Amino acid sequence: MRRSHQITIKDIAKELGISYATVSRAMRNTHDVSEETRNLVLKKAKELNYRVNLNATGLVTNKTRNIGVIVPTITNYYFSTVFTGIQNIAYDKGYNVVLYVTGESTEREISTINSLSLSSIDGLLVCVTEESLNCSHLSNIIDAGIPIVFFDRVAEKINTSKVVQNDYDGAMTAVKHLIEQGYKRIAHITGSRKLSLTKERFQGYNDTIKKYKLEFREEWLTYSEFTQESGYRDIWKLWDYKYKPDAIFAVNDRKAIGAMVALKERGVQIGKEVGVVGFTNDPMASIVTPSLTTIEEPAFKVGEKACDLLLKHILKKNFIPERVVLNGKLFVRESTQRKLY
Amino acid sequence: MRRSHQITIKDIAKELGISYATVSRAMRNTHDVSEETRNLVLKKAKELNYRVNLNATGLVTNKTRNIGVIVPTITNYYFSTVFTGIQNIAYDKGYNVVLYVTGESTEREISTINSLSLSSIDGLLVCVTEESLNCSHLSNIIDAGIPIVFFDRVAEKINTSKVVQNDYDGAMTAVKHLIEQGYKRIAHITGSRKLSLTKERFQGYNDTIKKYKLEFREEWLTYSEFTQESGYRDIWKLWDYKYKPDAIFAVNDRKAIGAMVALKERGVQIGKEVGVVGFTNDPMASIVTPSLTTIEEPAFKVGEKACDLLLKHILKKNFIPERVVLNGKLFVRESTQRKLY
DNA sequence: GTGAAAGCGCTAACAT
DNA sequence: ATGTTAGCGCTTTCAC
Repeated sequence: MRRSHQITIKDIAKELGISYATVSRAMRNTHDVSEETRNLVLKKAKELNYRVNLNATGLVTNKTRNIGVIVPTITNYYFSTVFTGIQNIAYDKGYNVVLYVTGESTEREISTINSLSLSSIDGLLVCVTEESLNCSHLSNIIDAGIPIVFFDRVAEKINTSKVVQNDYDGAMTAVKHLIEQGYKRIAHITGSRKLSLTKERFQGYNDTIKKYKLEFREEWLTYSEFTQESGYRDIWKLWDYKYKPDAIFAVNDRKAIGAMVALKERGVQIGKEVGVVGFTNDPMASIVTPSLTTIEEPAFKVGEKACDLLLKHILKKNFIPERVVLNGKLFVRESTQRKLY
Repeated sequence: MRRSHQITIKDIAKELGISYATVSRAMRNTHDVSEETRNLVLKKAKELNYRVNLNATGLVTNKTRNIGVIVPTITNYYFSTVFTGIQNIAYDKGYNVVLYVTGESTEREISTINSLSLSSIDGLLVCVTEESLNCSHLSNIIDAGIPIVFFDRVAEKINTSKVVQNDYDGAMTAVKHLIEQGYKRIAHITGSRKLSLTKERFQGYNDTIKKYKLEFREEWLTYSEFTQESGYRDIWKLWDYKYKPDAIFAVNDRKAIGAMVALKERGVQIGKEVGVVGFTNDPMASIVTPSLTTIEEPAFKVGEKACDLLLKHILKKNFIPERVVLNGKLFVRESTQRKLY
């Protein structure tokens, strides 16, 4: 039941009449091998279409060239772009990327991580579903010697590198923009309150509201999922209240778009009556009508930077954890224009 | 430079005072081991937090539990959804999924595949960038005993399982719908002419046009990339001609949306003056204004089915290749309504 | 039902 | 600069 014979370094050694240790050395470009033999080996390897057996190398070196990535979902602009950034760096450095999608389920995140074969990855990139108090499934991994780097939704309690957006500043910029446009009763629809990302964005929102001495009502703050549907539902809920807001700051573009759909259904004129601003700069933001004002997140860069850091942790046992904070940028569009042209 | 000691079956064996071969057998639920020892082993394994070393098993069995997935891009609804379907099945069956994104570059596709360590995957799921005449990089893999299953954009020359949409029927349905709505001069903007997918959709388009004896002009058929930007550019090109179409059938929603953006810029009323129909049913289709009529592709199912088939190829050496064709469905929206409400 | 031992393909320490 | 050899953690004969 074996595969059609796999070419090994022994085959190369035999054909060349040298020891297979020398072949191994030549393949890995170790310096204590003569230029001549090296070329001979490389040529023969190509000729025989030799491919290294990573299980064998992995077994002896305890290094695979795999990294794992765990995300709540991949079917949106942000995560798929982050992944592309990760894969890009990994490809350059000769690493393979194993992707796990947990479907926003903490349970599945835990079971995925617990059943992870640690022998098959050198490190892990994770965006947690929810920051749980008990993150032993994550710290176990680190204890076992597999470095983790968090991005976007991070587990603050764990001391390792993290890559995040500048959530606080982004939120401030967004809300300040709304205020400058003349909106005064600003609601915030956001995601799970357990994440530092949502806390930071709320803080930026709240501080700005306070700074400008605007009204704040408890019911104008709604926590739900990160999806378009919940953005939609949030608005219907909000519009049941007596005191309606005149602007919405959404935690991301998906929710903002859901909100816009609901607003349209209720006959509210977006921009003119109610301003909407999102977060991400999903391509959808420029597609919707009216187009959506938003804070851009450098998704690709997040992925690249996170992968970069992980590789450093992998290569240098005691690499000192870094926290990288990437700045966003305001994109002003129609959804925050009082007068539509 | 070793990892903090990894728990092996030898540790379990020692603690239990039995041979490690027995532990191995117990772990894998082989029948020639007593119920009693088995439970003992399992309990101890859990206690010690044992995790199997896949490199070791892989080395001896020549099976990893990894499958590779190669896609041109992941940052859009279709591919990310297909992937989610793949990952779903893989997760259920205990397989890990290694994802490679080639960025629509044939060169990178080839180099990715050529540098693939065959020892680290049991099979491969691929959506080709372009169907090249020389697909030796792909057939090499199969020759080496690694099964491949194609999805969406397939290499027809290679005899293995394939999962595709019903492109011909979908195109016919789309064009027929346009005709029924009263559009008469239907253009087709599509992707690379090298793919069977585009050929089929063109064929469906062409046959329907002929069947209804509608005008066909060579310049109404444009080939470019699968992106929104090229859809946009296609329209500007088309509108330079004297004889303008009154409807657009786009090969996918991204191009259709690009087309809509261009049409709007040119002051053309979508629906009323020019009908637009896409292909995919990307969530964007229901977000744009006017909303986009489209043929839904069962992306999630494509992923599930493809993974399913691959697993069958992996498990059964001589599994007879299947060609699975999944039907789409027409979603009528505003972009093909003559009278906007 | 269980143990002993060979060996998967490779790296690394030790020889030469 | 190259050869010899032990061993990584596991599965799988072959004994008993």
